[in-house]
Amino acid sequence: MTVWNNFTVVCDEFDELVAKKTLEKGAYLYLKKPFDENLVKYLWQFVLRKRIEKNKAKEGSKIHRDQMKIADISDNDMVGENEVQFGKKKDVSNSEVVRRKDYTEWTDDLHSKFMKAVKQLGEGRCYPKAILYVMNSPGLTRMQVASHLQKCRRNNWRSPKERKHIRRPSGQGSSSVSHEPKSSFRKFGTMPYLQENVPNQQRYQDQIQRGPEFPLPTLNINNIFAQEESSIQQLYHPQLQVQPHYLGIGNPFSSAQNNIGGELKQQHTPFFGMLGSQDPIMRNTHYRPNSVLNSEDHHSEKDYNFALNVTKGATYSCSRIVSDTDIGNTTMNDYNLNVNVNNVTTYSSTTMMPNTYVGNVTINELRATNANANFQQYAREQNMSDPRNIVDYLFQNLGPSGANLPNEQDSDFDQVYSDDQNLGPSGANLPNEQGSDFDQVYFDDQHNILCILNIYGIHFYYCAHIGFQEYWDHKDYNTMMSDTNVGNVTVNELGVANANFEEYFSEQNMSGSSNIIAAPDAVGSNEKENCDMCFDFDFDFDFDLNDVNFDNVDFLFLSQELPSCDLPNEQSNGFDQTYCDNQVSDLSNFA
DNA sequence: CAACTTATCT
DNA sequence: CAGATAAGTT
Repeated sequence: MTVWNNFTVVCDEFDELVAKKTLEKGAYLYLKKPFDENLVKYLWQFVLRKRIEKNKAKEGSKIHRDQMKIADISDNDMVGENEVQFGKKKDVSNSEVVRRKDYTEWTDDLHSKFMKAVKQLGEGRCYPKAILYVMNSPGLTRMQVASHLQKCRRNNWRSPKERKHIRRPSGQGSSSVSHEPKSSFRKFGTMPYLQENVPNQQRYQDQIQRGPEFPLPTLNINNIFAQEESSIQQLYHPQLQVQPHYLGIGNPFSSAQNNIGGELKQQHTPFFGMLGSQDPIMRNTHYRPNSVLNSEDHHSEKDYNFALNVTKGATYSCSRIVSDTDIGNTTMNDYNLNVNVNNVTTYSSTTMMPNTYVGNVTINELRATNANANFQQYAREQNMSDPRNIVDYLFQNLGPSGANLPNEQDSDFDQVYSDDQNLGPSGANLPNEQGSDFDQVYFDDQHNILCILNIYGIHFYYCAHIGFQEYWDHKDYNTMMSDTNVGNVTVNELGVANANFEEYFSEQNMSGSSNIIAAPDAVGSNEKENCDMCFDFDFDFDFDLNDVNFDNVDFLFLSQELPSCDLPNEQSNGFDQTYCDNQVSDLSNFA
């Protein structure tokens, strides 16, 4: 069974077919734009609920479970009915929903990510936490990684594909196999079995010959490992030690150019055919650093800027409207930070809101936020090195007020945490899973909040900085809310964040930033399949959603002119009205 | 004692 | 059996 992560689909129009498809794919929500602050609040609860649920599950079936009241969502007035389209109440039993267990399937993708991380870390440094960190897979826990690591070290994990194709060798004294000789010493940090895509049988043979556990069965293993172990322990400082490996290898930007030249283009083709316009890619000259950057004193940041532009390029390339020149200007402006509301307004005269407009707006915002944030110092903190924190930080200015999330006081990141406090719905009080400063909760939270934030930010930025009304006055409503704009905003946001926080990005851990940005065509792309967010313009719904890998995609924006129709929204995935109610109920428990 | 590894459970 | 969880170790 495929376990989808949660994601939300946002569309210009409601379309039953699309909704159904996406929901079947595991989407929790299908939203029709525009969505407003209330929706954001709702989405936030979404995250909250997940966390609470997690905590509850952790506490065992203990309390609360049967106390869960089903609250009517309207009582909490968290969600505008118009924005969130839930199905009719299906008679899904409450418990069924609540009980839905977190079961992480190690898909090929996830596993290869795992292996990638492992290789990156290298022998002797493969610790669950580090792997988790490098993997940067939202939702994944250390324990899960550890468990998987164990399996892989023993070489007794089979990919789903393998499982399917390879029948179990029945008979053959295999009855109680899978017993590795129990070594008397522990394998600290050792790499898992490396071979990949090896048919089971061969592997099995291999295993016999070489011994299941250790690559060097005949050597004086004890010595080797003893030695290694001690040195490892000395070396192991989870964040710091690992750092050098992140940069470069995991740098999402390092391969950006290739992407554009090859992969992305390829992917675009079908869409563009549909559009019936010349292939925008051809015109994306802004990939060239020179045409993008004003090449001033940006020295080392160039790489990042370039990468960002590539990302943008990919984004823009789906737009029929935006000209390269505009993009170039945008980029330059991004960089020069000369953008202001006036500037923006000028651009807004275009009928179709040019990306530039949006981008600039966003940039300003980020600027502002950044200035506020004292990010330089902030970024230096190793734990803040996660790109998601950038956005997370921004959230402080946008979030609904009155929330009271627990702070890990006295941590180095009080500021950040404090800011987080403002995010939740009023009265919310989130327990920390581990009671530690940095644990899985923290990690997960970052992810979740990021997503919410981006959603939030996308629309709220307008309000916050240039004023929603002002924006409104200049823009056609629909246009403004178009995915194109949204997408660009986000891309730019991140771009700016990227550009501004060069130091930040010099942290190797920033390599996960690619996860944040997803080109419109990212859906299904190998490179970006694990993005947190996907933006897709002119999404071709004939495109087989089955080909889309939604793992780790939390928010998927799809845009296409579709005839609107009534919301049917009977979900087959069990997350409908009941789900919603539960959530609210959860919240009230924490009020 | 948090994080690791290993063992056991479901 | 894959993955979660408990138990043992450092």
